Amino acid sequence: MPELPEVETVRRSLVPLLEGHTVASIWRSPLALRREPPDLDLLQQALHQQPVERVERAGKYLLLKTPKGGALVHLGMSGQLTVDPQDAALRPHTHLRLQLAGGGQELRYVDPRRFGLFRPFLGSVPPEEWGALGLDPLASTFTPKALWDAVHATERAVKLALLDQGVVAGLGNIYVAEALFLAGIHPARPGKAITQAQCGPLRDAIVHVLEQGIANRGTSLNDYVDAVGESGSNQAFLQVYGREGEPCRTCGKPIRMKVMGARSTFFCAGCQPRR
DNA sequence: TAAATCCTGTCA
DNA sequence: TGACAGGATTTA
Repeated sequence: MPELPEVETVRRSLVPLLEGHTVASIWRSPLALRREPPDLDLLQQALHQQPVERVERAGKYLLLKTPKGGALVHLGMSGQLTVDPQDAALRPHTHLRLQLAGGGQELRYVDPRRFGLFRPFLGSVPPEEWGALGLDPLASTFTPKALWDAVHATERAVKLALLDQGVVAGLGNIYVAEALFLAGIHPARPGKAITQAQCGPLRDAIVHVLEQGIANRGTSLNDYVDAVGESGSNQAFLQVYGREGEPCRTCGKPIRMKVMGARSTFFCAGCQPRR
C-alpha cells in the first residue's frame, strides 16, 4: 500500500531514469483505472516527444512534468511505476508503457487492482487533486499549531481525520497507526479532544515514522517496489501495524485490532489510553 | 458524517 | 469458496 514514504522512494528512484529523457512512444491498455482509461489523445499531446523535466510529489501523488503539461499519477493500492528494458517480459496488469528515446528503456505502470490514476494534463496547472491536499507533513509549515488547528476542528476519530488527505497529505493506514502509537494517542479519540499539548508529540511522531519509512525505502508488506523493482525494509520496524495479539515492544501487552471506518486499526491499549 | 463502491490476489 | 485487504470518490 503505497503511502508517502513509498511514493517518495518511487520518486527518488525515478528521477535519474526519467528526468531529461524524452517519451518516444506511448501504449495504453483500454482498461479503466480509477474511473476511466487514461485519455489517449491527451497522453499524446502532453507526453509524446516531450522530455520529462521534473518528477515531483505531493502527498501520495506524483507529477511528471513536461514542457506541454504532464501527468498526475497515484499508485492507489497496488500500483507500480517502474523503468524496465523495452524487451523485458510484460507483467500482467500492465496498463501503460512510455518508451524513452535512446537506451531501450520504458516507464511502465502496473496495477492489478486498478485503484490508481494516471491522468495526463496540458498546461502548467495540474489536475485539481494536486491542489486539494492538506498539510505537507515534511514541510516546515507542519507545526504543532497547524496540526492542532486541522485536527481539533473535527469530531471524527483522530485516526480518520489523519487519513483524510485534505487534513494531512500522505498518511495511510500503516503510518497513521505507527504515528498514533508513537505519540501515545488512542486512534478512536475524537479530533476535537486532542489537546494542543498532544500535538507536539503527534507532529514529531508523524514526521518520525514518515522519515524512517523513507530512510528504509518504504514498507513492503505485499507487492510494493520502487522504480527499479527493489523492495523496502520498513516492515521490520513496524510497532503495531499487522501485529494483533503480539506483545507490545514497549509495555508487553498484546496489540489490539479494531475496525474503524472499514479499516483495520492496530493499537496498544496500554501505551495508547483512551483518555 | 458514514457507508457503499471500485478491483484482484491471497488466504483460511 | 468466500472473506479480506483499503485509497479515494460517490452516494445516502
